[in-house]
Amino acid sequence: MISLDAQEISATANLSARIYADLRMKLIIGDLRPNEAVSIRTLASDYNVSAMPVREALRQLASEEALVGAAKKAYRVPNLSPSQAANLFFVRSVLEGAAAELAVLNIRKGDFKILKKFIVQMENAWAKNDASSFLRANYEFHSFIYARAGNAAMQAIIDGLYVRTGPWLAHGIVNLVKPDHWLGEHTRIIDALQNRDGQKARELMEKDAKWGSDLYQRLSSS
Amino acid sequence: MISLDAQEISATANLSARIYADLRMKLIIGDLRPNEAVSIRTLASDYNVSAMPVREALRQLASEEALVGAAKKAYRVPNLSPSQAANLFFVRSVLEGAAAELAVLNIRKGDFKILKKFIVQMENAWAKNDASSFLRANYEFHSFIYARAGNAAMQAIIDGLYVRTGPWLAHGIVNLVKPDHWLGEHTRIIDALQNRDGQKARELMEKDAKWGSDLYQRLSSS
DNA sequence: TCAATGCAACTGTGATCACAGACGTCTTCA
DNA sequence: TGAAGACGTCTGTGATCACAGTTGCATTGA
Repeated sequence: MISLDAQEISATANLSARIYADLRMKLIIGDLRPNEAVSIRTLASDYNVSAMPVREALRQLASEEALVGAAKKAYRVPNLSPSQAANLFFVRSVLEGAAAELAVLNIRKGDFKILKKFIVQMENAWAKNDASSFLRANYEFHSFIYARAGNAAMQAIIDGLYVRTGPWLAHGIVNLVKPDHWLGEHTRIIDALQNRDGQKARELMEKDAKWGSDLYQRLSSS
Repeated sequence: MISLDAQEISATANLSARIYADLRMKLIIGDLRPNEAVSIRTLASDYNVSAMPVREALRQLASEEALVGAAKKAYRVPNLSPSQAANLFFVRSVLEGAAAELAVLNIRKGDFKILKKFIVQMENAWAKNDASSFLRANYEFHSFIYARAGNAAMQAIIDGLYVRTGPWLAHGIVNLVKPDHWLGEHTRIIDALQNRDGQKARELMEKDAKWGSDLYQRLSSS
């Protein structure tokens, strides 16, 4: 049985919303893998609720293409084609680039310590081959920055992209030898933010968002 | 009773999906107005189905913030605050700008006649004060272009933005004297696409996406 | 031994019911 | 005449059941 009263899940009165949020995070950090089946009744049993809230959560995820569902067949985590993955990373680079440029205007002095903490977490997770923790720290690093853009709509949209690329990234990381440049542009992004250099922050963020695409290149050529 | 077997709605086996698509278009063209209540049982009766498919459609729309729902209260069309509207139009300008730049690479010779047809439709609708038709033609013009970017993920995300700005635009248009520049940058965008000038297409599209923001300026200052 | 067939256990989907909280109106009392 | 309280109606939400189509395994036949 999966408990839903974790602190991180907002205490909405709604069962559906909590299951939805929980599954979303599982997708972001790669706890659900491409092509994995998720069934309404199984999840309902895991969460110890009826099928009702689960089916609504799954339908929502399917509508934002975080899951795929065919008629009378189990929902599945999508198996992204090369072009689909490239498309997602392209949108991410466009939006995260714009967000980083805006974030320069709102970033606060104490934020940099937090951002550096996420980098340390990524480093530790990478050393332990812990893909989930690595992806979570990576997400939190990026998420923290584009939250500082002060545009809630943009923030939600980028979140949706992480949900969709998460399983695919996790698959790539575990099936791959360590890339030498796992840090991406993260440290340089912090520098640009500290220097309030919006143009530079944008460029670096656009480049970093393509890190996932690089991963794919190595995957498909190996 | 509202019929769902219109040609435009894809013949998915799913009732929920068809109701979802129908409501989405109603939002895009402003058939549902800000703050309007939409109730599960009322819609179920209108569509002549049970509450089940409707509640799933409404929940989906709420999850993408095309509707808002409080506990035990009817779902409502959101009444956007000035900053929320500005945020949406900003994201639209970023994404549609990038899409227009890509569209230059894929646009076909016969496309321009279609695009000009949409402009004529906008002109006619404007002359008849038909806000729904105006918004539909405007949506189809833009939609046609960003579909040509060849990025399905980006296309779906921009679609979602039109769903959210639709009711607000309709409200602005009907409560406003005609702006003199209703055409926006549409004709110039066609020129840029024809000249395969990606940079220009991007600039014009970014500017045009802010047309809605202009509308708001006039609204709030009147 | 292998392939074809059938059955059993799964899948999502729609309908229906029970429930609790919100809202508005109408009545009643001061 | 006014305000306060109660009741009926409407809201979304969760649970449960029936149904039909899919899948995969086991059995049976050649």
